[in-house]
Amino acid sequence: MGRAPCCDKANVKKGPWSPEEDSKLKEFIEKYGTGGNWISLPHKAGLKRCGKSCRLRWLNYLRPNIKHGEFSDDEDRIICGLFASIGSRWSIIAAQLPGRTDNDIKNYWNTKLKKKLLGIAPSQRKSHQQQQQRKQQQQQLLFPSPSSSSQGSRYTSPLPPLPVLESFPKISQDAFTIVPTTTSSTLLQGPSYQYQMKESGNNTIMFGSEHSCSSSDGSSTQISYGKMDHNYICRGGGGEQMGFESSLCGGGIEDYGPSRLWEEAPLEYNYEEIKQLLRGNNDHYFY
DNA sequence: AAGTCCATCAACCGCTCGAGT
DNA sequence: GACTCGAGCGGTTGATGGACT
Repeated sequence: MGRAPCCDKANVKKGPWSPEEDSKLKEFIEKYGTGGNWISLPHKAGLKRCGKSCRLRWLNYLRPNIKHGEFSDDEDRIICGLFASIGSRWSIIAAQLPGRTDNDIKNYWNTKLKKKLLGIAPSQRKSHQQQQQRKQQQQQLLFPSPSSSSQGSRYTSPLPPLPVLESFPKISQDAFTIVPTTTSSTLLQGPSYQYQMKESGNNTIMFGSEHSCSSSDGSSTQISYGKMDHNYICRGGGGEQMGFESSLCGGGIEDYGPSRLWEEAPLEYNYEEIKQLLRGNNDHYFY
């Protein structure tokens, strides 16, 4: 049994939004809010649009404080760091970049940042032959085939799988509170964060790039999460309680120091790591 | 000047998840 | 527990404009 469509597609306008539609939607939401129901909103606002379309338009374009334009190096760094750690969880990444939307970041990653990391300059016009070569090159870099890697490719040894990522896709954005932290090195070495993972009940588990993790009740599992030599460590054991595989948590592991990826690493080093990830088997890591 | 190719980004589509019944 | 429905997410598509031939 297929599911019912969310709206009557025959009577719904598609394609680019007109300024009139924009102002209608904006005025309505500013006046009445979304009412927690996007499906009925277009009808109430007098728009011939699907509720999903309205939601997307509002979130990605009309919402106040949306930032458009170039991404800064700091933003690049955050995107790279988070991508390396949690993969293409664009909404989580967007939550760390005020004013940026997940769609924006996703587009930016796919069109520019990924190429930047691979050393392919964006917007360079080349001859047809060069373009073909470039296409092949990009394909090789991203998805090296066994045959090509056996021909002396540098990309023969993808990084080992990151076990914690097995569980990450099941964690929704709402499960996190991500708290920027200030350390003596923050200004010099980029932002640092703690992830607070909400559990049912009052138990809050904190994990993130700061490795002195604690829980709200002082007794629950403490997990230090960071990308350091591709190990994920926790203290005190009990990882099973929060649904992580027990193998992730050896317990009683010493503090390894700040995450190389998010705190110590200069931008170029981050890129190197991401490049490695890109060259490896992406599917294995991120999906 | 016209045609073609390509990069970019807004928008769409299909899926999953969670809440409500 | 099974089902329905809406919200949200991530991958993909398509329109557009600029660069190049």
